[in-house]
Parts: sequence; structure tokens; C-alpha cells
Amino acid sequence: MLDVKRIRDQRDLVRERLASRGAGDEAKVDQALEVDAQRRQLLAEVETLKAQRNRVSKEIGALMGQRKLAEAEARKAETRQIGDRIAELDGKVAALEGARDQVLLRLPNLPHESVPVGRTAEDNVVVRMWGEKAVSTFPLLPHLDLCSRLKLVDFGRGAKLSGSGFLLYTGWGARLERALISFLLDLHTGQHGYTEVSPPYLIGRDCMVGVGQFPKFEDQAYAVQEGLDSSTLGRLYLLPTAEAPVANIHREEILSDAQLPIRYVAYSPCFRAEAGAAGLGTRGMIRVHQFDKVELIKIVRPEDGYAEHEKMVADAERVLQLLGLHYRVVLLCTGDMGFASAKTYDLEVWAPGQGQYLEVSSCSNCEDFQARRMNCRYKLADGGNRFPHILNGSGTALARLFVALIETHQQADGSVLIPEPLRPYLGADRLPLPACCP
RNA sequence: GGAGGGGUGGCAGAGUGGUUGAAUGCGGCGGUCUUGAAAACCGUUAGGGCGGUGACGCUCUCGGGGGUUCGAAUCCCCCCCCCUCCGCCA
Repeated sequence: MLDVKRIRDQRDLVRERLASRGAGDEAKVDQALEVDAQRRQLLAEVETLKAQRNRVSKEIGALMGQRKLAEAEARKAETRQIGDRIAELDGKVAALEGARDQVLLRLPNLPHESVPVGRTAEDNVVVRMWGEKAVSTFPLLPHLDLCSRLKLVDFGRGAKLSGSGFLLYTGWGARLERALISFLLDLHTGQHGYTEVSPPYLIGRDCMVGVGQFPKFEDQAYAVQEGLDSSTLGRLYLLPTAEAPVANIHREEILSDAQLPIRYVAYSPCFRAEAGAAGLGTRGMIRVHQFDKVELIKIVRPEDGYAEHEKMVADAERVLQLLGLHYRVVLLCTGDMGFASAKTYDLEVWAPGQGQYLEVSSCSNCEDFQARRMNCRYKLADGGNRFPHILNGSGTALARLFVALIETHQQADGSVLIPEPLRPYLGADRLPLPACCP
């Protein structure tokens, strides 16, 4: 959430930065300010009345103490109607505050000045590449073929169980998925300084609001209900990313300066309804309703925010390097960035069987946007409280990583060679062809 | 799910309608004393909002919300969370 005071003080700058996203949100700025101005005016009025009431109440207390009862009664009568007026104004102030926040919660973050201005993914900037597209003497198969040949994923039965967009990993496929999760967690905890956490997969509404997922993207989430009690629907949601619970760990807290920087890594499955994207035509594992992801979260001092952001990208890149996968790093333009982000790098890995780059990581610095929403602060040496920068990044998403891995490392004989660092986790150096199939 | 107990400042723990935003203890910070440190003693120590250049002023907050009252941490109602016991259960 943007700081109202900042919107007030730097109105033009805020409008201009919002406009650069190309979503027309700058129009809401005046609306928020107008409601806020009304609120402040009424607030001043009601607080004056409250001061008056408090003063008289104390006097009444003193009179009662002196047994001047008649006088006390007179004062009471005098003050009685002030209470009604206060209640009335309190109600109005609360309503205006609600209206203001309604607007503020739907305003996206301001893009950082280093973000290129643009409208769509076309305007994103490739900042660097690593490795090269695989060249092969034999035709490289897409992952769908590899999965069925090697019996890694049973798409048909996955759909039977839960509908399209749900995967049933089988045999070596299931094992590879598990190996990747362990490999990623060990890498980030062991070499990159993150602390492992394992969050609940069902999370409260506040988590979703805190990271900026709600109220704007409520239609993208899976809401659950307890048994047959429909009144419980919407109390809990399946997490769309571990970012939602993990970034909220310190919600409503005042951290000490010494606690920062905080770096968490968490594995979780991710559930996305992808409403409106149904029948998108992406077969296989590229776009699904449930996938695994290892997520990185940082809570850092604002002055460290962007240095930590670059390090986070490097941490995610390290995954792809160790797995020998060609990728590119893309700096998203203003129009392509997520709601909460001030600056985002995507990591896109090359999938030779698809002939395209797949997004496997998105690393964002949300600055204090989320911290404000969740009221997470830290205490400075001078006693003041400050909102930290909160960063999130995939390290990395798994289904697409799985695709790139098997497509990149497939062999002429149909098996898949496993990169050295992953072998101890898999307990094998290749995914073999099932004995029964050529 | 049932019965009972409880949620107060960083922590512990008083406070059952009136000058209590809150005793006391611990911890933290500053100071006196000391060659230094400890002990002792003195002082200080929550967050939000609004206004003011500022010193500061006002206001709200004792799990959350509503109510009674001139006035609520204290009384009433609803909800949430934690603890103990019982039931069910991976």
C-alpha cells in the first residue's frame, strides 16, 4: 500500500509513476485524496469534541468525590448530547477511512526509477544470458513425449483425479520432483544464507491482503470451506505461493534492527485457479493449477533493498547454473510488473523441446509496499520505527524447471542424464527407460 | 466438538466504573558513585492518528468488535486466540 502522506506530498510524482504502468490507476489518486481530506477534517472536529468530553468527565469525577452531587448531575446533562455527536462523527470518519483504504488497497506499487517504461512483455529488457541453446545430433523431444516414454508423469490420470491442470507424478518423475526440492532447499540454506521454514498451505485472508494478492486478484485463488458449513467459505485459502504466508511471518510486529536482514526459504506447493485462463491450450506441465516451488523471502533495511535484490537474483540463477540449463535474465518493464513489485527480474530457462524460454523465477523488490499492508516494522537506534523492504523470489518454480531439465539433458537413447549436483539427491545419474518400452 | 481457566506495556504481574496509558518487579537505556566493572542509588523506557517549522498539544489503543454510562482495562453481548481435562483423529 502506498503511503497516503506521500500521495499527498508528492501527488504529481505518484500519478506519473502509476501512469507508467499503463493501467490507468493514476485516476484513483485524486479520489483517495479527496476522501482522505474529508476524513481529516471530520477527525479534527470529533477529536475536539472528545477533548471537551474528557475534560468534563474528569470534572464530574472530582465533583462526585467532593459529594457535590447536584452540580455533577448538572454537568452530566450538559455533556450528554456531546456523546451523540461524537458517535455520529466517529461513524462517518470510520466510513471515510474504509472508503479511502478501499482505494489505496487497489493501487499498485510505484515502479522503481531503474525500471524501463513499457506496456507489455515486448518492452522487457534482457539483461544477461547464461549458457547456450543445446545443439543436438538427434531430434529433441518435448517433455510430453519424454514424460510418457519414461513414465514420469501420468497426465491422463492426474486429470481423472482432479481435472485438467493437475499432475500425477509417477516413479522416477515423482522421485525427481522430490530430489529437486531437497536440492534447492539445501542449496539456499547451505550456501546462500537462508533459513528454512515450512508454512501452512491453508492461509488466512490477511496473508493474501498483506502481500497484495487481495483484494484485487481474489478471483485467482482457491477458497476452501470446512465440511458442509458454507459460512466458513473464504476464511482460508490455498496458498498461491509460499510468499503469502512467509512474507507475513512478521506481520504486526516491530522487529529490532539487529534482526535484519531476515532471509527465509520455503518449499510449498502452489495453487492457482487461473480463472479466465482455462483452456488456455498449454498442454503438459507449463501452466497448471498446482505446482511445487521453493520460494525466497527477504526482509531488509531499505538502504540494503536493491543490493539484496541483486543477490537474490544471483541465488536463483545459481540453481540453473548448477543444473546446466541455459537461461536469460529479464528486467520487466513497468507495464509487465506484478501489482506489489517496484522492480522485478524474471529468470527464463530454455526448454529445447518447446523451443521457447520458460519463466521459472520472478524476483521482486516490493520495497515497503507489503510491509505497510501487513504493518511490519523495525526499530531504529534513535527509537523510530520504519518499514523494511520485503523481497520475494522463486528459487525456483519446479514444474517448468522439470521440463527444461529433462528436455535439455535428454540423450539419444531416450534416457535423461542427471546433472552432477543433483545425483546424490536422486540416487541415480540418469532417468532410465522403463524395461518394457523401447 | 464438550467442560473449565485465561488473554493488561519488551517480559512477569497488579488493577472490578472516575484525575489509571496503567502499581510493582525484571529487562533495556541514561546518569551518580568507582582506576575500571559489579553492587547500590537516581532518572528514563509502548504504538497509531490529527494539528504544528519546532518545543509540543489533542486523540485513540489493556486480544478484536459492538453496547451501557457524563466517564470503561474494569459492567453487558458477540467473536478470535491460548492453556487444562474429556471425546474424536493422522
